[in-house]
Amino acid sequence: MQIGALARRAGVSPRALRYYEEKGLLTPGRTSGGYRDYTDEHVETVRRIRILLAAGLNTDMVSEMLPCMVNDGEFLAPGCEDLIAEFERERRRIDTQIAELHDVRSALTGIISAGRAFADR
Amino acid sequence: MQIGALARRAGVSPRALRYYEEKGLLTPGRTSGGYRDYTDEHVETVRRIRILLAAGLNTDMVSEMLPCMVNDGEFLAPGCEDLIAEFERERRRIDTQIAELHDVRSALTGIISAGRAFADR
DNA sequence: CTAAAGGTTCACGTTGACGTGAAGGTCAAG
DNA sequence: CTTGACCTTCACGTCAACGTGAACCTTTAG
Repeated sequence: MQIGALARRAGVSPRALRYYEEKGLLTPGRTSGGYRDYTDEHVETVRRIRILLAAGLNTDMVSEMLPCMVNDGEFLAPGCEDLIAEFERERRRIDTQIAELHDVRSALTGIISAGRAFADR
Repeated sequence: MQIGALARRAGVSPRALRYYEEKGLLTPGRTSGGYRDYTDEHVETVRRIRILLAAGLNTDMVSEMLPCMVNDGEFLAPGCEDLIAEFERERRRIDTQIAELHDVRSALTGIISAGRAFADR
Protein backbone atom coordinates (compact mmCIF):
# COMPACT_ATOMS: atom_id res chain seq x y z
CA MET A 1 0.00 0.00 0.00
CA GLN A 2 1.34 3.40 -0.98
CA ILE A 3 1.29 6.49 1.19
CA GLY A 4 -1.70 8.05 -0.56
CA ALA A 5 -3.83 4.95 -0.04
CA LEU A 6 -2.98 4.74 3.65
CA ALA A 7 -3.64 8.45 3.98
CA ARG A 8 -7.16 8.01 2.59
CA ARG A 9 -7.88 4.89 4.65
CA ALA A 10 -6.66 6.50 7.86
CA GLY A 11 -8.04 9.93 7.15
CA VAL A 12 -4.78 11.79 7.52
CA SER A 13 -2.46 13.63 5.14
CA PRO A 14 0.56 12.01 3.46
CA ARG A 15 2.64 14.71 5.09
CA ALA A 16 1.48 13.57 8.51
CA LEU A 17 2.49 9.99 7.71
CA ARG A 18 5.96 11.12 6.67
CA TYR A 19 6.16 13.14 9.87
CA TYR A 20 5.19 10.12 11.99
CA GLU A 21 7.93 8.13 10.29
CA GLU A 22 10.45 10.90 10.93
CA LYS A 23 9.49 10.72 14.61
CA GLY A 24 9.84 6.95 14.69
CA LEU A 25 6.14 6.18 15.12
CA LEU A 26 5.71 4.41 11.81
CA THR A 27 8.25 2.33 9.87
CA PRO A 28 7.01 1.28 6.44
CA GLY A 29 8.98 -0.86 4.02
CA ARG A 30 10.36 0.48 0.77
CA THR A 31 9.81 -0.66 -2.77
CA SER A 32 12.68 -0.97 -5.25
CA GLY A 33 11.73 2.46 -6.52
CA GLY A 34 12.00 4.06 -3.10
CA TYR A 35 8.25 4.29 -2.43
CA ARG A 36 7.00 3.70 1.11
CA ASP A 37 5.17 0.39 1.43
CA TYR A 38 2.56 0.07 4.19
CA THR A 39 0.65 -2.95 5.48
CA ASP A 40 -2.85 -3.24 6.93
CA GLU A 41 -1.43 -3.14 10.44
CA HIS A 42 -0.19 0.36 9.78
CA VAL A 43 -3.78 1.50 9.43
CA GLU A 44 -4.47 0.48 13.01
CA THR A 45 -1.20 1.99 14.17
CA VAL A 46 -2.09 5.33 12.61
CA ARG A 47 -5.48 5.21 14.32
CA ARG A 48 -3.75 4.72 17.66
CA ILE A 49 -1.30 7.51 16.97
CA ARG A 50 -4.14 9.91 16.27
CA ILE A 51 -5.96 8.99 19.46
CA LEU A 52 -2.86 9.47 21.57
CA LEU A 53 -1.94 12.76 19.92
CA ALA A 54 -5.51 14.00 20.28
CA ALA A 55 -5.24 13.39 24.02
CA GLY A 56 -2.30 15.77 24.18
CA LEU A 57 0.57 13.30 24.24
CA ASN A 58 3.62 14.27 22.25
CA THR A 59 5.34 12.12 19.64
CA ASP A 60 8.06 11.01 22.06
CA MET A 61 5.46 9.64 24.45
CA VAL A 62 3.55 7.99 21.63
CA SER A 63 6.69 6.32 20.32
CA GLU A 64 7.23 4.82 23.77
CA MET A 65 3.64 3.67 24.14
CA LEU A 66 3.07 2.09 20.74
CA PRO A 67 5.36 -0.92 21.21
CA CYS A 68 3.58 -1.59 24.50
CA MET A 69 0.14 -1.70 22.91
CA VAL A 70 -1.13 -4.97 21.56
CA ASN A 71 -4.73 -5.85 20.79
CA ASP A 72 -6.97 -4.18 23.34
CA GLY A 73 -4.29 -3.19 25.77
CA GLU A 74 -2.36 -6.29 26.62
CA PHE A 75 1.29 -6.30 27.33
CA LEU A 76 3.99 -6.77 24.77
CA ALA A 77 7.68 -6.33 24.77
CA PRO A 78 10.28 -6.49 27.48
CA GLY A 79 11.56 -2.97 27.97
CA CYS A 80 8.09 -1.66 28.69
CA GLU A 81 8.48 -2.40 32.39
CA ASP A 82 11.00 0.42 32.68
CA LEU A 83 8.44 2.87 31.34
CA ILE A 84 5.71 2.17 33.86
CA ALA A 85 6.69 5.09 36.08
CA GLU A 86 6.55 7.39 33.08
CA PHE A 87 3.15 6.06 32.07
CA GLU A 88 1.88 6.65 35.59
CA ARG A 89 3.07 10.25 35.43
CA GLU A 90 1.28 10.64 32.15
CA ARG A 91 -1.87 9.14 33.62
CA ARG A 92 -1.74 11.63 36.50
CA ARG A 93 -1.32 14.43 34.00
CA ILE A 94 -4.39 13.18 32.17
CA ASP A 95 -6.37 13.00 35.41
CA THR A 96 -5.45 16.60 36.12
CA GLN A 97 -6.44 17.59 32.61
CA ILE A 98 -9.80 15.84 32.92
CA ALA A 99 -10.47 17.61 36.21
CA GLU A 100 -9.64 20.98 34.65
CA LEU A 101 -11.93 20.26 31.73
CA HIS A 102 -14.76 19.36 34.10
CA ASP A 103 -14.31 22.66 35.92
CA VAL A 104 -14.48 24.64 32.71
CA ARG A 105 -17.40 22.56 31.53
CA SER A 106 -19.44 23.40 34.60
CA ALA A 107 -18.48 27.05 34.29
CA LEU A 108 -19.73 26.98 30.71
CA THR A 109 -22.91 25.23 31.80
CA GLY A 110 -23.47 27.92 34.41
CA ILE A 111 -23.11 30.68 31.87
CA ILE A 112 -25.28 28.90 29.32
CA SER A 113 -28.14 28.19 31.73
CA ALA A 114 -27.97 31.69 33.15
CA GLY A 115 -28.05 33.03 29.62
CA ARG A 116 -31.05 30.90 28.77
CA ALA A 117 -32.88 32.04 31.90
CA PHE A 118 -32.14 35.61 30.90
CA ALA A 119 -33.28 35.06 27.33
CA ASP A 120 -36.45 33.24 28.43
CA ARG A 121 -37.49 35.95 30.82
CA MET B 1 -0.23 46.79 42.60
CA GLN B 2 2.59 46.58 40.05
CA ILE B 3 3.02 43.85 37.49
CA GLY B 4 5.71 42.00 39.47
CA ALA B 5 3.54 41.79 42.56
CA LEU B 6 0.56 40.47 40.63
CA ALA B 7 2.83 38.00 38.85
CA ARG B 8 3.99 36.59 42.19
CA ARG B 9 0.49 36.52 43.69
CA ALA B 10 -0.98 34.81 40.64
CA GLY B 11 1.99 32.57 39.95
CA VAL B 12 2.55 33.69 36.37
CA SER B 13 5.25 35.65 34.57
CA PRO B 14 5.08 39.41 33.97
CA ARG B 15 5.38 38.61 30.29
CA ALA B 16 2.22 36.52 30.43
CA LEU B 17 0.33 39.41 32.07
CA ARG B 18 1.43 41.79 29.30
CA TYR B 19 0.37 39.19 26.78
CA TYR B 20 -3.08 38.86 28.37
CA GLU B 21 -3.44 42.62 28.19
CA GLU B 22 -2.40 42.63 24.54
CA LYS B 23 -5.13 40.06 23.89
CA GLY B 24 -7.72 42.11 25.76
CA LEU B 25 -8.11 39.74 28.72
CA LEU B 26 -6.77 42.11 31.33
CA THR B 27 -6.99 45.91 31.45
CA PRO B 28 -4.99 47.45 34.27
CA GLY B 29 -4.82 51.15 35.04
CA ARG B 30 -1.67 53.19 34.55
CA THR B 31 0.27 55.32 36.99
CA SER B 32 1.57 58.75 36.06
CA GLY B 33 4.89 57.13 35.32
CA GLY B 34 3.41 54.68 32.84
CA TYR B 35 3.47 51.64 35.15
CA ARG B 36 0.61 49.16 34.97
CA ASP B 37 -1.61 49.36 38.07
CA TYR B 38 -3.57 46.25 39.06
CA THR B 39 -6.28 45.73 41.66
CA ASP B 40 -7.14 42.70 43.80
CA GLU B 41 -9.85 41.71 41.36
CA HIS B 42 -7.23 41.19 38.72
CA VAL B 43 -5.77 38.37 40.81
CA GLU B 44 -9.04 36.45 40.48
CA THR B 45 -9.28 37.31 36.79
CA VAL B 46 -5.83 35.91 36.15
CA ARG B 47 -6.76 32.76 38.01
CA ARG B 48 -9.76 32.33 35.73
CA ILE B 49 -7.71 33.02 32.63
CA ARG B 50 -5.27 30.29 33.59
CA ILE B 51 -8.01 27.76 34.20
CA LEU B 52 -9.62 28.47 30.85
CA LEU B 53 -6.34 28.39 28.95
CA ALA B 54 -5.34 25.18 30.70
CA ALA B 55 -8.54 23.62 29.39
CA GLY B 56 -7.45 24.35 25.84
CA LEU B 57 -9.48 27.49 25.15
CA ASN B 58 -7.74 30.17 23.14
CA THR B 59 -7.43 33.80 24.15
CA ASP B 60 -10.30 34.88 21.89
CA MET B 61 -12.66 32.46 23.62
CA VAL B 62 -11.41 33.53 27.04
CA SER B 63 -11.95 37.19 26.23
CA GLU B 64 -15.56 36.39 25.35
CA MET B 65 -16.16 34.30 28.45
CA LEU B 66 -14.62 36.55 31.08
CA PRO B 67 -17.26 39.31 30.96
CA CYS B 68 -19.93 36.60 31.35
CA MET B 69 -18.38 35.21 34.49
CA VAL B 70 -19.41 36.66 37.82
CA ASN B 71 -18.97 35.10 41.23
CA ASP B 72 -19.44 31.35 40.93
CA GLY B 73 -20.86 31.35 37.45
CA GLU B 74 -23.83 33.67 37.42
CA PHE B 75 -24.84 35.72 34.48
CA LEU B 76 -23.65 39.21 33.82
CA ALA B 77 -23.79 41.48 30.89
CA PRO B 78 -26.21 41.81 28.02
CA GLY B 79 -24.37 40.68 24.92
CA CYS B 80 -23.60 37.33 26.46
CA GLU B 81 -26.88 35.90 25.15
CA ASP B 82 -25.51 36.07 21.62
CA LEU B 83 -22.59 33.90 22.61
CA ILE B 84 -24.58 31.00 24.00
CA ALA B 85 -24.38 29.00 20.77
CA GLU B 86 -20.62 29.48 20.73
CA PHE B 87 -20.36 28.39 24.35
CA GLU B 88 -22.37 25.27 23.56
CA ARG B 89 -20.02 24.43 20.71
CA GLU B 90 -17.12 24.84 23.10
CA ARG B 91 -18.82 22.61 25.65
CA ARG B 92 -19.27 19.91 23.04
CA ARG B 93 -15.60 20.22 22.13
CA ILE B 94 -14.74 19.77 25.80
CA ASP B 95 -16.99 16.72 26.08
CA THR B 96 -15.20 15.18 23.11
CA GLN B 97 -11.85 15.99 24.64
CA ILE B 98 -12.84 14.43 27.96
CA ALA B 99 -13.97 11.25 26.19
CA GLU B 100 -10.68 11.03 24.30
CA LEU B 101 -8.75 11.49 27.51
CA HIS B 102 -10.73 8.72 29.16
CA ASP B 103 -9.89 6.38 26.29
CA VAL B 104 -6.20 7.09 26.56
CA ARG B 105 -6.39 6.83 30.33
CA SER B 106 -7.81 3.32 30.18
CA ALA B 107 -5.23 2.36 27.57
CA LEU B 108 -2.53 3.58 29.93
CA THR B 109 -4.10 1.68 32.80
CA GLY B 110 -4.13 -1.46 30.70
CA ILE B 111 -0.45 -1.15 29.89
CA ILE B 112 0.46 -0.31 33.48
CA SER B 113 -1.42 -3.22 35.01
CA ALA B 114 -0.10 -5.61 32.38
CA GLY B 115 3.40 -4.33 33.07
CA ARG B 116 2.94 -4.82 36.82
CA ALA B 117 1.63 -8.36 36.30
CA PHE B 118 4.67 -9.05 34.18
CA ALA B 119 7.05 -7.55 36.75
CA ASP B 120 5.38 -9.39 39.64
CA ARG B 121 5.58 -12.75 37.94
C1' DC C 1 7.48 7.00 -26.17
C1' DT C 2 5.06 9.88 -23.54
C1' DA C 3 1.89 11.81 -20.47
C1' DA C 4 -0.43 11.67 -16.06
C1' DA C 5 -0.76 10.32 -11.43
C1' DG C 6 1.47 9.71 -7.49
C1' DG C 7 5.76 9.26 -5.15
C1' DT C 8 10.56 11.27 -3.22
C1' DT C 9 13.53 14.67 -0.40
C1' DC C 10 14.60 19.21 1.16
C1' DA C 11 13.37 23.29 3.35
C1' DC C 12 10.81 27.24 4.75
C1' DG C 13 5.92 28.80 6.64
C1' DT C 14 2.10 28.58 10.26
C1' DT C 15 -0.22 28.96 14.81
C1' DG C 16 -0.48 30.11 20.03
C1' DA C 17 1.19 31.33 24.28
C1' DC C 18 4.47 32.92 25.80
C1' DG C 19 10.46 33.33 26.74
C1' DT C 20 14.26 36.29 26.25
C1' DG C 21 17.31 39.94 25.64
C1' DA C 22 17.97 45.06 24.30
C1' DA C 23 17.69 49.84 25.31
C1' DG C 24 15.97 52.91 28.19
C1' DG C 25 12.51 55.27 31.82
C1' DT C 26 10.68 55.55 37.09
C1' DC C 27 11.06 55.59 41.88
C1' DA C 28 12.22 54.90 46.92
C1' DA C 29 16.49 54.75 49.66
C1' DG C 30 20.95 56.22 51.25
C1' DC D 1 22.16 62.47 43.13
C1' DT D 2 23.16 58.14 42.33
C1' DT D 3 22.45 53.36 42.83
C1' DG D 4 19.43 49.40 42.35
C1' DA D 5 15.09 47.32 41.78
C1' DC D 6 11.45 47.53 38.99
C1' DC D 7 9.20 49.05 35.14
C1' DT D 8 8.42 50.36 29.86
C1' DT D 9 8.17 49.09 24.70
C1' DC D 10 9.94 46.73 20.74
C1' DA D 11 11.13 42.67 18.46
C1' DC D 12 13.04 38.28 17.55
C1' DG D 13 13.19 33.16 19.41
C1' DT D 14 10.76 28.73 20.81
C1' DC D 15 8.19 24.38 20.35
C1' DA D 16 5.01 20.90 18.16
C1' DA D 17 2.53 19.01 14.52
C1' DC D 18 2.11 19.48 10.58
C1' DG D 19 1.06 22.70 5.64
C1' DT D 20 3.00 24.08 1.40
C1' DG D 21 5.64 24.60 -2.59
C1' DA D 22 10.03 23.31 -5.38
C1' DA D 23 12.51 20.22 -8.08
C1' DC D 24 12.82 15.74 -9.33
C1' DC D 25 11.89 10.42 -9.78
C1' DT D 26 8.64 6.01 -10.52
C1' DT D 27 5.00 3.57 -12.30
C1' DT D 28 1.06 2.53 -15.14
C1' DA D 29 -1.80 3.37 -19.32
C1' DG D 30 -2.41 4.46 -23.99
